[in-house]
Amino acid sequence: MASLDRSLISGLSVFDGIALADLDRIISQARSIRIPRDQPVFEQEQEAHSFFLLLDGHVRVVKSTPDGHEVTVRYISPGELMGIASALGRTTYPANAVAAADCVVLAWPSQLWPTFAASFPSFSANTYKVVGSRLQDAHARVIEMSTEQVEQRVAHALLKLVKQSGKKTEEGILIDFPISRQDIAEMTGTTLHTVSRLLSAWEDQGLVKSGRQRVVVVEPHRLVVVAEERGSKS
Amino acid sequence: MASLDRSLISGLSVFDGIALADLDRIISQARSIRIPRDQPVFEQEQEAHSFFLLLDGHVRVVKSTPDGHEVTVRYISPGELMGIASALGRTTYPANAVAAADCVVLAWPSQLWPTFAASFPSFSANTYKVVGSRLQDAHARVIEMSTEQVEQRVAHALLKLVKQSGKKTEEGILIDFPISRQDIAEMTGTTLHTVSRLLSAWEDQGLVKSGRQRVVVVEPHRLVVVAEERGSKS
DNA sequence: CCGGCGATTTGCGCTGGCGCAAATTGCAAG
DNA sequence: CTTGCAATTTGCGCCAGCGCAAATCGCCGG
Repeated sequence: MASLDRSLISGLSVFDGIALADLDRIISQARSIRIPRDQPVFEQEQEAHSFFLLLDGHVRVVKSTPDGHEVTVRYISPGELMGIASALGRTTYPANAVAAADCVVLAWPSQLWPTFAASFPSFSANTYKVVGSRLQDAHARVIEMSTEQVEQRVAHALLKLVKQSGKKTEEGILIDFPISRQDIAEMTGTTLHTVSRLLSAWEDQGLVKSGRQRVVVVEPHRLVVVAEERGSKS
Repeated sequence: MASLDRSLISGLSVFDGIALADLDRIISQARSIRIPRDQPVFEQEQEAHSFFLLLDGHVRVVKSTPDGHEVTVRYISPGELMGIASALGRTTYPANAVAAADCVVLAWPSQLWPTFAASFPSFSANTYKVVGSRLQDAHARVIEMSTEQVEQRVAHALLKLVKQSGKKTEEGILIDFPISRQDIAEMTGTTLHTVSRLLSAWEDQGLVKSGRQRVVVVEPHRLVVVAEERGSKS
């Protein structure tokens, strides 16, 4: 792990409050790995030998059910941890992680975690903060699935992606990695058909522009309106 | 916290691997609180002043959405931790917790957490294991909501409750606290009407017996079949 | 023993969104 | 440029499950 631009890394929120010397010691024990698009980073049920920090690219975390369904748990953006099973006392990964685009990751052997946690309390605290927010996300997701219609869920999903990985272009905000209707369907618990219909409708209204594995949100504001529509029941 | 039967407490999985002396030090810093049925243990958005261990009773953890929906996140059984926001770096509780039956809880001030974590590594590890399994649960829940029909979700919910809080009776296995159709609906993302219809149907088939705020699972095996039915798609 | 109220049941009609299937399109390799 | 394949679009029919509403039922306080 010699030649990594440390200035890039030290700004990450995972390393908040960590002395530079400590940061060096942490980073020096990581391996840097390139993972080409569509290759796995780690796999469900596999022994959790490492935990990771995504430096570049995007990773899709997916759970497969025994009966063949796939549910996308989340997308990981640069700067985020993943595969931190070891911090939660698990010995296997709970999901599949595949590169949604070419990626660069740092990988630490899992057995380093206890040492890290003891030696670098801030690192541990930051990690658990991440866990906490993922738990929040998961619950938020359950709530969405329980209370919202498909249209709103898809709108929310797009907005989330935009926030996470949006890149300004002249057309609007582009989701910065290849994403198919099927992928969006797996995020929102619907079918690619329904997603396609929604995107077509939104495209007609000028809310988005989309093509093969590509979505540009033209009018985030109006999409927010769609996402919040149909409050009812109050 | 003088007079608590420590033998009861020391067996809890949260305290696995903790020396008795340490256990004493931990417990001696807790307050024991009685909470009557339907009273809150802690509330969403409120400052997370304490974290808790449920000793007796049952607690329902519920999230309220701004638009008035309520989604039940989980039920807590005796021996489980709750309100551990502080371990995840949160300063407020993420949900409401209300006593589903009269309860006894131990409460520790949140500011004790960092000390505990540092002084009793096993306690910390056990806690994070709990967090890990809750994250699992939440994801499992998302997957259920994405891939299963209402009937299967309700069946799963009942089985979960049975596993958590089932009590053998001559009729079958009773869910050991008052639970309404509405409550089950909030656990499964459906309406009390649909839950009522399902329970009625199952009652006709002899799978369950149910009454006002009361459910007895007569034939868990056959309920499991219902829960797994309709695999399809493979 | 008698209201009164919250919980539950049940009927009925409607519809969001899925399943199926066929047509079309855009990308990429040769 | 051509061919092949994967991604996408779109039409059509159907049904699980919700919304609404009315009727019952069972428990608790007085």
